[in-house]
Amino acid sequence: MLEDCSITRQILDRVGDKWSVLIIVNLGAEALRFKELQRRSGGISQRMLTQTLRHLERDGLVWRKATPTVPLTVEYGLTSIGESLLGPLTSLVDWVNKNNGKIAKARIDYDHQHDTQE
Amino acid sequence: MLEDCSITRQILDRVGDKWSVLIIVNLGAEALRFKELQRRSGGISQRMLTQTLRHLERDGLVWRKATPTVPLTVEYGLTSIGESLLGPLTSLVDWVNKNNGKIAKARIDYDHQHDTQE
DNA sequence: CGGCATCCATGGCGATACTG
DNA sequence: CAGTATCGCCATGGATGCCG
Repeated sequence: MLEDCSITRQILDRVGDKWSVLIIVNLGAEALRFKELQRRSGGISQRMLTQTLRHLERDGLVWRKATPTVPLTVEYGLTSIGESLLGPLTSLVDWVNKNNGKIAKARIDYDHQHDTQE
Repeated sequence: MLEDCSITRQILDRVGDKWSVLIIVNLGAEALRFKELQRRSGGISQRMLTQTLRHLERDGLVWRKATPTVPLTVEYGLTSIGESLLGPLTSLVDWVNKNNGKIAKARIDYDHQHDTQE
């Protein structure tokens, strides 16, 4: 009823892919340079960071500003659309933070009563 | 700052995997039997539906009720935790529905000004 | 009907090395 | 510093076939 079509799926895929959410949240606080963004994003490889940023940029969620200084300076930040995503996204993240205890417990219960050992 | 740890990533992975969101939203309306759920979930294969349901069940988001009738009846529905996820999830889906036009346009612009033709 | 097991193709993603 | 290009692994997920 909401997402029979492919567009919605595509965008949810983007939201759900391994790094997008992390990048968006990190950029939500402030615009950042490539290296700094990578540093804040845990163990993301340089390849994946580039790729993720390209996707987000293509979707109009992130802007890129390259300054042709000597060792080249590039900054990334959220566009207004990107910022508007921050709300739904953080409400989701909040939900996770609030419920991960229950979920962890549910998993233990499930595993326990399905194969006691093995 | 929010999701350095692995738990959050794991759960977001679940949210972001190809079918979970669709299943949860479909079950949000009402409890459904396996076949009916499959029918409403577009082109999901039986394997993936089973797998996704197991994951969601393990996380305590979905319950499963098997009635040993002759041709076996199984119903799935959301637990209270699962229902509490419905909120954040639909706010995300709403966002997508509201912005997919802009995103589609942004993509066209991006593609156009990056390689005018292949 | 509901579900598990197997096989197999695709592609996500990391590591590495090279360019501007 | 900020990328692009290449390679190779392995997880995701579809198709198919069998069981309760």
